[in-house]
Amino acid sequence: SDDALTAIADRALERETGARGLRSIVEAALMDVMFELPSRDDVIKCAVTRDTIERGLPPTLVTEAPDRQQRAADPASGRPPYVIAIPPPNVTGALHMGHALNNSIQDVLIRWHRMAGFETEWICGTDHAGIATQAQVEKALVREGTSRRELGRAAFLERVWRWREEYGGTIIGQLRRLGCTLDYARERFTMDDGYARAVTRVFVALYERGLIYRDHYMVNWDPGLGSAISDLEVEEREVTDTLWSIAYPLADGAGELVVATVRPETMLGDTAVAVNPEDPRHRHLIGRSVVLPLVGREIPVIADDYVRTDFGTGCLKVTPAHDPNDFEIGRRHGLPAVPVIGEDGRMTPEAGERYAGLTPAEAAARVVDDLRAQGLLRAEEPYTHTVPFSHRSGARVEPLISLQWFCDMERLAAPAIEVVRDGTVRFTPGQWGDVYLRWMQEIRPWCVSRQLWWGHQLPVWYRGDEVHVGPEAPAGEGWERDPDVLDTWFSSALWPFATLGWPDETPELRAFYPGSVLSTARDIIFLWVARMVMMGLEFRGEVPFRDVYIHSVIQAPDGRRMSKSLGTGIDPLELIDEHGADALRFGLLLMSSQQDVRFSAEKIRQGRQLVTKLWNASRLVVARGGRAGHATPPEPATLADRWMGARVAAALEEAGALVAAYDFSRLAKLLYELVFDDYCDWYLELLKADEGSPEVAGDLLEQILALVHPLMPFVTEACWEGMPGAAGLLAVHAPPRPPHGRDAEAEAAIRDLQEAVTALRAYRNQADVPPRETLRVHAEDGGRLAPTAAAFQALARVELAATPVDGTIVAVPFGRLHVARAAAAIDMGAERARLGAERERVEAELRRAEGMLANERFTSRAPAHLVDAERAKVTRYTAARAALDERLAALGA
RNA sequence: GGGCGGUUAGCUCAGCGGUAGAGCACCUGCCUUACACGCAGGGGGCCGACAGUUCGAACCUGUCACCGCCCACCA
Repeated sequence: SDDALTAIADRALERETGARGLRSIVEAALMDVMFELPSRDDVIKCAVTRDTIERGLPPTLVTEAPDRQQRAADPASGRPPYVIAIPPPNVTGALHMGHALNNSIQDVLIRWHRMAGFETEWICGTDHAGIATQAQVEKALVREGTSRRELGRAAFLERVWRWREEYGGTIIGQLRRLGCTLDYARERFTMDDGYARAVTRVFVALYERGLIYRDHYMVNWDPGLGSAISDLEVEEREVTDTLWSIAYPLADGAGELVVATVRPETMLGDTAVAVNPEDPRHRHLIGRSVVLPLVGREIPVIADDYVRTDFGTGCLKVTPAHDPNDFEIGRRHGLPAVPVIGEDGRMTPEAGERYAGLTPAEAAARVVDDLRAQGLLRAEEPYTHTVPFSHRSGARVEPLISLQWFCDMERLAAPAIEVVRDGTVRFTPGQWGDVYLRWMQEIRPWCVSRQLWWGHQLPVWYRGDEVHVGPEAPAGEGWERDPDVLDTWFSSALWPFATLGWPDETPELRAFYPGSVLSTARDIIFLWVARMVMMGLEFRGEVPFRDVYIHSVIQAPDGRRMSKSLGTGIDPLELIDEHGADALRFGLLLMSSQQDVRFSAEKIRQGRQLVTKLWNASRLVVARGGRAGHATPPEPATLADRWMGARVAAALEEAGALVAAYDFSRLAKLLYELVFDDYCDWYLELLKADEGSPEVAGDLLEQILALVHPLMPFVTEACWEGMPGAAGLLAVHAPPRPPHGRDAEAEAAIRDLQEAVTALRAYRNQADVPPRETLRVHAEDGGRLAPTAAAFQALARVELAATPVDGTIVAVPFGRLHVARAAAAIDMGAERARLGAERERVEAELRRAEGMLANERFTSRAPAHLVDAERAKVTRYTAARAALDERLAALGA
C-alpha cells in the first residue's frame, strides 16, 4: 500500500502542478494524498462473517469509500472537469432509498468519468433545512419540558448548532458506506460562514436590482408553523365541508341577497358582495349595499367579472383579508381588508368580541348558530372541494395578508426559460423539460421570508420607517435586524457556486463552475432545479449544469409512496448490512427506469449474485495463472479468446453509450449478462477446457472489473487487489481498454459451438441421458464444428466419431448431429408430440413469411432489406422443417 | 378543471412498426474440483377494451376504462 500511495502522490504532483495554477487545490490534494488517504486495508475493509469463512463464500462487502476522491485527470488533454454537485441532504436526515439511488447514480457517473481520465469533482455537503431541523430541535425541547420561546433566540440557535454537531452529518458517513467518492475534504454546509456570505450577497444584490421587495400581500400562512410558506410548500387536499347559504339583507330593506360559503367565519371580514355585471338577476343591485349580518357593517354590492353566474346564487361574499381571489377583487375595487383571523390562527378582535380568540372552526360553528338564530341561514349542503394544507406542518393553510419579503421571478425566469428551450440545459427524460417550462412560464412572486429562527437571517435592518438592506447594520443607533430568516430553498438555489467559494473568484469556482450534470428526483424541479438555473444565470452568467437527469421514484413494493409515516419505508442501510453496498447499488440501478418503479428485493439479490460471481470468477482466473497489468493486450491464443475479447469490446462500447444516455438499468443488465452469460458460462468453461488462455483470461477480467467498477466499487476493488500484477486502486485505473475489436470469424465459430452444445444438452435432458455419460456423436456439419471440436467435446461431453453412427438426429441450424444412442430410451410419444408442436410452429412461421412474400404490396413497398430478410427466413425454416421431418421419421412417426 | 405517465408471463419491469423478452417465482436434471448466492434444460403471455391507419400494430391515430403523479384562486 505504500507503493500505491507513492504512485498516487507522484501522479498527483505531476498532474496538479500542470493544472492551470490551482495552487490551493494542489496543496490540498497533496496533503490528502500524503497524509489522509487511508491504507488499502481501510479502503477495502471486508467484513467476513464466520459463515462466509466456513463455507468459503465471498466476503460481504460493507465497507466505506475512500476519504478522498482521487483525481486522475490528464490536464494535458484540456478537457473540462466533470463536475456534479450533490443535492445536499438535510443535515439531520438519514439515508433513504431516494438518496441511495440518486447517489449510486452520481457515483457511477463520477467514477466512470474519473476512470475515463476526466478531472472529477463531486461537491459534497449538507443543507440546514430550516423548517425540518428547527422542528426536530423544538420537539426535543418539548420532551425536556421547555420550548423555543422560553430559551430565546440566541440560546435556541446555539442549541440547534449543538444538535447539528451531534446528530448532523451522519448521512455523510452513510454515503461513504454506499461507496460514494464525494469530495469529502471540501464538505460544505448551507449555513457555514462562507456560504452565509454568498446568501447575503445574493439577497442584497437582488434587492439592489429591484427584484426583492417587501409588501403586504396575501400569503400562505401556516398556523402550525407560525410562518408564511411558499406556494410550492402548499398541498391541495380534497375535503368535504358544508356549503352554507347566508342571507345578507339589503340596506334599504328591500329584500336580501344570498351568498354561499364554506368558511362562514370569514363573513366577519367581508367588505363587499360581488355579482357578475352580466347577470340579469343581480344587475339592478350593483351600487346598492347590504348589511353584513352579525356585524352590522354596511358593505357595497359591486360588479366583477370574476363572479360566475352558474355557481351558487351568483352572489359572492368578498373577504379581501382571507381569500386570494377576494384579495384581488379587493385590490381592483379599492376595498378595505378586515383581518379577522390572526397569525396565531385565532380570531382577531376585529372579528368582534363574541368571536375573538376562537379558532376559525369554533368561530364558524358559532357564526352558523347565530345566523340560524336570526333566521338568516338559507341552506346547507355537503360540499367537496380542495383545500390548501401545509406540506411542512400539515396544518390547514390560512391565506392572510402579511408583510413579507418577496422575490420577483419573472425577470429571473426569462433567461432560464431560454436555456432550456434552446437546449443549453437538457433534461433527461425530456418530458421534464416541458414540465419545467410550463411552470416557469407562469411563475409568480416567491415569498422568501420565513418566521423561523433557524436559517439565514434577513440582511435587513429597520429604524422606524427606515429600511436598510445590506450585510451589516448602518452606522447609528437604533437599527434593528429583521428577525425573519430566508426560505431554505433560497440558499439551496446558490449551491452550485456558493459551495465553490463564490462571491470570491476562487480557483475552485473557476475550475468547477459550471458543473456537468445534476441528478435529482422530479419533486424538486421547481423548488430547486429551476431556481439554481435562475440564480446561476443571474450571478455567474452561465447555467449551473448542462444536463439534468431526473431519476425514477422507487415506490414501496405495494405501489404506495415509500415513507416513514406510512410505514412503507425500507432502510437502505439495512440492505447494505444484509447484502453489501455493491448489491444495493446494483439492484437500485437495475430497478431504475424512466418511470416510477416498485422496490423489488430480488433486484438487490441479483446484485449480490453478481458480486459473488465476480469474486468466484476472479478466484478461478487467478488460480489458473491469470494476471493483471498487461501493458498491451496479450495476443489471443484461441478462438475463445478472440470471441470473448470481441464481446468485451462490444460491451464497452455499449456501456459508454448507456452512460451517456443515463440508462443505468440497461447498463446494469448489460454488465450482468456480460459477466454471467459470456464470461462465466461460456468463456471460463472454455478456459477450464483449455480452450482459452490464462493470459487473456486475466486481461479480460481486468477489463471487466474496470468496466463494472463504477457500479460495484467494492467487490471489483477487492478482486483487483487479488490479481497478481494489479497496482494501485482500481478506482483510478485507466479506462477499460477494448482487448480486440469485432472478430467475425471467432464470433461465428463460437456461435456454432454454442448452438451445438445447447442442442445436445437439450437432447440429454429430453432423452434422460445422465450428464456424466459421454455420448458418441457424428457431426454432419459441413465442417462448421471443426475449429472448436475439442471445446465441443469437452462442453457437451461427447466423443466425435468420424464415421456415421446410428441413433438419434439432433438438429442444429448448420446441419445434423447423429447421436449414437437408441431412440428407445426416449419417451416416444412425448418426443413425437414435442417435435410435432415444434414442426407446427416452424410451419406457421414459414406460411407467414411465404404469405408476406406472395403479397405484391409487401415486396414492392417494404424496404429491400426487410424483403430479403423474409426470403432468408423461408430458406431457414424450410431447412428446419426438413430436419424435423427427418427426426420424426426416425421416431417412426 | 388542466397536464403528464402507466396498463406486456404469477411478481417486478424491458421492448415502442417486421417471428413477444429479462430477472425472480415455477417444473426437470445435476454437490460437473471458481461459484448450489451455482450449472444445464423447460413450461408459461389473443401485450387494458374498442375502432382506425398500414402489406404488416404490443408498438402509430382516435375513443373509452381503470391506476398513479404534477399543476390549478370557482365561493
